[in-house]
Amino acid sequence: MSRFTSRLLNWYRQNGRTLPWRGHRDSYAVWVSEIMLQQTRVETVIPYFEKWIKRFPTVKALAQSSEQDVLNLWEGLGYYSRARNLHQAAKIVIEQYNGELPHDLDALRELPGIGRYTVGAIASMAFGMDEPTLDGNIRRVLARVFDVSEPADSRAGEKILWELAAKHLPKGEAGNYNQALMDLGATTCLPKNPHCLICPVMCLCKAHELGIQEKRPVMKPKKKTPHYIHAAAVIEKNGRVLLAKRPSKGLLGGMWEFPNARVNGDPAKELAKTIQTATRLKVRRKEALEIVEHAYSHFSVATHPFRCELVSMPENQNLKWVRVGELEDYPMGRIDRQIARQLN
DNA sequence: AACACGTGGGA
DNA sequence: TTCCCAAGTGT
Repeated sequence: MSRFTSRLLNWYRQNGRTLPWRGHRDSYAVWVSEIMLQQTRVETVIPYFEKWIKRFPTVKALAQSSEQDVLNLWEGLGYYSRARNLHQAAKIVIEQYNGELPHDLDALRELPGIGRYTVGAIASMAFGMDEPTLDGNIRRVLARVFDVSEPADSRAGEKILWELAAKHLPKGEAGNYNQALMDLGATTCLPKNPHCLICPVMCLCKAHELGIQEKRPVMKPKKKTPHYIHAAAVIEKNGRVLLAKRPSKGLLGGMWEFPNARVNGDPAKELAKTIQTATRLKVRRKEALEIVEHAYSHFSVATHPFRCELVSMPENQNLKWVRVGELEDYPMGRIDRQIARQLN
């Protein structure tokens, strides 16, 4: 075992985090946690994980649930294709693998939502296999300790990093090794202001020696997400409001929302016309609500809800009248949920 | 290879 | 306010 690995594992025994999915015998729990943790903070995931395991305790329970129920539990977590993929994969595991996640790496990789990282995580943590993995934390730790100057998100950089991860992997302890790397990255080897003075591998770290910690890993410049303003209509009739279901693919796939459309100029001026065009409803503006603007930091939308009077009924199958008190049953993105809550 | 895909928190 | 990030995957 390399000095690097030895120090890392020793640190992990004392400093590893206690998390709800660790120590679970069940590979399903590991699987669920890994999917939820993709691009998502641990603190955000914990309550969702607890709820999820209570509501869907087994692969079978998940497979037999409706997509509506699944998306409802995922609401607020973001990246909703993860929920749809997890649901779909559960059905495959029931039908093709007798309800047990396959130990075969290729079979695992073919399940929707399970990529190279998740295969390594599940194989090592749930099955005790000697498999490396590479996530944002591990990438950062390795790029610093071994001074990888190649862009970490390039083909060449990834190859180098996967090889480093594999090279230092201790036989029989891959699960602890992978989790140790992730914990070190999450608690000590931080993207900004890393805590080098308390790092167990400081004395081995090339980036620290050169004083270039924050210059590793090298990343390709990323494009920023555009910001659009949408107008949303709260259309009431007989104590119900009109909801629209988004297409199952793409942004907020499968989620419900208030009929809305993008606006360009002055929202107040374009509202009725825009909504009318978007929903093919004949609507008449009746009473303006307080204008609310929600700005996302990544994908961005702003909404301007208003009440309006329905003139004619559309035949769109994705539209549904829902009692205000039952809006909670319909999975929505955060903006629409915020509007829904304002309706009381 | 480059992009789309959510959200909440911190600087 | 604006920007960047945080346990990736699918196309």
